[in-house]
Amino acid sequence: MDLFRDLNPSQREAVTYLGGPLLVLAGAGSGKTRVLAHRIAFLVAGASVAPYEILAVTFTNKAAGEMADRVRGLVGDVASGIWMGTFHSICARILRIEAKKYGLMPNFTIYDEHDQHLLMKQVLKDLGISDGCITPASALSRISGLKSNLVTPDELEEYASSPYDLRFVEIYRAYEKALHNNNALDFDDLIVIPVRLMKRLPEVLQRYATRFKQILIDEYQDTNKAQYELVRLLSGYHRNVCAVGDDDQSIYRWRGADITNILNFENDFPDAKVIRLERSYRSTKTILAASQAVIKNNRKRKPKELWTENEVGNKLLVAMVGDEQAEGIFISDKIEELRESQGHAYADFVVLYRTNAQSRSIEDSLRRRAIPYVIVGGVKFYERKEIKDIIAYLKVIANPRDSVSLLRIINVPNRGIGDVTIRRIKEFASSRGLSISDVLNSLTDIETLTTGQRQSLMKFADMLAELRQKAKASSVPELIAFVAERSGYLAHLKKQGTVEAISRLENIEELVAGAYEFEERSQEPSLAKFLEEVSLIMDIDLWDDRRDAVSLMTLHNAKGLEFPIVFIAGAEEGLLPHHTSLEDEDELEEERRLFYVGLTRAKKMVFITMAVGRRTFQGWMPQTGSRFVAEIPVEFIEFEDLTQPAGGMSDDTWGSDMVITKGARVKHPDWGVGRVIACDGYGKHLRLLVRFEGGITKRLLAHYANLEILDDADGFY
DNA sequence: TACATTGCGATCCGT
DNA sequence: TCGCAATGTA
Repeated sequence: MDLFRDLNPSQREAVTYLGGPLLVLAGAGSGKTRVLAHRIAFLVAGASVAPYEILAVTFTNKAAGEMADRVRGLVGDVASGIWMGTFHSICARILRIEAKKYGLMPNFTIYDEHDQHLLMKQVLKDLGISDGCITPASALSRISGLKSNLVTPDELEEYASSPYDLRFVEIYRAYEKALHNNNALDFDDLIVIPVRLMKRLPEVLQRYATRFKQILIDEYQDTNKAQYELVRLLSGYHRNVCAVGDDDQSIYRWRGADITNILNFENDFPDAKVIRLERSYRSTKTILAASQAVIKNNRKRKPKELWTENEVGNKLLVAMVGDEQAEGIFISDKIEELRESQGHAYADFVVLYRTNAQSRSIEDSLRRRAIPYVIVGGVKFYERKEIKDIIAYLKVIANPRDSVSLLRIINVPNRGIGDVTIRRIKEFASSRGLSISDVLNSLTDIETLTTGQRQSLMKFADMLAELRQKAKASSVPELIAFVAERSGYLAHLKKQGTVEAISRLENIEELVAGAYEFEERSQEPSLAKFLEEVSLIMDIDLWDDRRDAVSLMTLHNAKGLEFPIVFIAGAEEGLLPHHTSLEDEDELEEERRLFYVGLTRAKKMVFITMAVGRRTFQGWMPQTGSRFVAEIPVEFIEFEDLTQPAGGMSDDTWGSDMVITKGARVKHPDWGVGRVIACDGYGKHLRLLVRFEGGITKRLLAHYANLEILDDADGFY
């Protein structure tokens, strides 16, 4: 078997070790994905482990798909039997099987953040809390923190030390009860409930713990307490757990990830074997050295020495720019320049940033240059109003007790069921301890309703019954199309006829198309499974990496990826590190890890931009360079100050209304004759990208560079 | 009860 | 800048 040919000795050891708990400390670019894929292949083909006895946890759904492909490539089609996916998708799978033991129907709904918010608002309202001290968001954030640490309301009550805490216990309890009444779960529950079930019911624990002879977990540094506990429980019987991770790349502390899970692995599993992968195959020597110099400033880390046999490569270019627009222009210039001079494809580039809001100015300049790009995150498909509406119909069809979704669509499109009507049925339902759905089936009992209100509700209830009937006999895509039609949603949009409405119609069509694709791909194309997939989908899962386009994403989304050329935008104090992290040493270290993750995505080149100021929603903010950039030794950096004019001529030599267009031929005293590849800005800010005949490409501020225009059909000045 | 308007508040990262 | 919540109007 050729399984080991391409592996170095440490990798090979990690792939073949069968002596119990194994921790693989895998530095950036050290080939951990390959190790995981080969290990799975080895277990199946070389260690007689059946595919269904393997559990492989990946960080994204996309990574699970790619892992399956790689395994398939190594040992053929056995991957489909392996339980492979994110913690959330694997737990959802377990819960579908075990839901009843927890008092849940298997058709439970998964509430996303928005649904949670609506539910919590109702909870706070019911408890009579409206003082503004506790907002739905703050309550949910605290509850999420508690859940990821497996703290129940009862446990919290034991330790509650203030009246405030006690009141919070009530909120937590009421929220849990509300979820239960809706036969719904939040994201944290997906992990927490299986853990509780396994702790409470030995037969459940035994079923899974004996089944999974081999457990593999990727990105172990970003597991939280609940996930850790799940791993501990599941691996308790066979004790074969292989955790792969890098403490330097732990970037989800804010979401409850506990870096001590990896730092203490050897305490938790005293007989654990530890293998270090310290040879990097990804980055140049320069990039690797620069990133190591930065991360060494973190105190809470396992010491490690990464090395590489790769070439030395270019220095990192740090560019100081005037503002976010100049930053975008610099990035687009560089991309065109490198494409032109080195034949790079668009797909070789990624632009990374700390916050999604930063993408706008970069997108603007890419669009102006007609540079193709794909953006990860931002306005999400499944969060668009029309998609959420249709999905809400589906959720109500699948789970009648889901009142959050039901209330979302009860009057969308308008069908004469207004606030007053809704309030009356809510009151009736809560006074009798019924769900809204129950009440819809006994409308004649509600005496407070007017005849008109009752009629509207009856029509709605009839429609729901019809949709449920249809659901029994149709595939998911057929059902979606039927829902959109029968609910009046399509007619409602068509009537509007606006550009926006048309785009919404197109999105609904795309949803149907997506459902057809789901149907072909899925082994179990049920409505419940579809809703589960839609609920657990991640931005990065939707990333289309086959298009020749520049990628734009947050540093968080870049985890696990690599690109020949990486831009890190907005390397400024307050942005990276983010201002919310400046007070706390641990959070600052996490920001440093984030910067480290950004640097180590690069194979060939890194460009870092810092703006001297930015326009935010508050107005103009002067910015200073990131401390993390200052931590890179100067010998690895080339610095370029683009806030200063290129020098040459005084203001009045050239008019400020000069225009030069793409394709123009120009002459420069130093570099000779060249052609304009791209231009941006206007007047004094007109910037040119000029490729000179000597092969040099330069970025110039046209107004200041001593240029002579030789030939420009459209240009004038 | 439905729809338009205004105004405000929030914004880090995301299952 | 945007989305949502409260307010106003038909």
